[in-house]
Amino acid sequence: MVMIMNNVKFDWELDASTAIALQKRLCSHLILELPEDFELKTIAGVDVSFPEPKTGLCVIVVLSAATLEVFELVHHFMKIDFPYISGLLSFREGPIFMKTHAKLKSKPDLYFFDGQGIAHPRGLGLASHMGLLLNKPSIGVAKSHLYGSYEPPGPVKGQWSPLKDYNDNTIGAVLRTRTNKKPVFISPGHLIDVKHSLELTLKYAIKYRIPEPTRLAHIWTQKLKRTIST
DNA sequence: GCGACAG
DNA sequence: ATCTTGTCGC
Repeated sequence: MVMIMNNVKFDWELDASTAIALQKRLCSHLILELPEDFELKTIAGVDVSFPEPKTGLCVIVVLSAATLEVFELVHHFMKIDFPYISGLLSFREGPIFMKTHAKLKSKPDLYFFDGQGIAHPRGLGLASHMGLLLNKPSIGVAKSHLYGSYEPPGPVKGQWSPLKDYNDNTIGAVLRTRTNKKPVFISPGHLIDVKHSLELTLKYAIKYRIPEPTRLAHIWTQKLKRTIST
């Protein structure tokens, strides 16, 4: 395990086919259930923006799970060469996330990512990949569909329908976080199951479509970006 | 060959 | 993700 983890961290310079091979190997290490000693005290929200085509800006916000008070907020700018390729998002946003994460003093109990978890062509979306590297529970909340079949959920907040792979296995859910608004596609990243991913996403999608942790990270990502360009 | 395709 | 103001609808 440790060997694999280390290799990954120093193997970001990959071409597409090598990256795909890596995803296929890593997905077998995912654990889809909460740790026995899981306690939710703080939650992290992650988001990445691009002030310039090859310059990324990552923000990680840590909130109190009980009060949503912001405990910590860190950001990091970095040159990014890996292009956006559907299915390989973690190779584009993963490096900057890990660099940003190194600036974090606290240790969040759960991470919310902007993208898929296991609802991915090779079962290893951004949330799953990062969860594995951190060895922490993570949830993927994507704004649009990438992989899996589903029926549209009801129009009321809280209604959802299962996201299934081609073998009819449930890999996530399409959840309505706001009545009459487009649903979000959630799936477990690592160290969590579909049911809890669903409950926690709904619990933290207080007033908006996107859950608070990720939403706040996104707001700051846009705000800090202006600080530079203007 | 055709359509789909996280951010 | 990003380029971009006002505007129609819940």
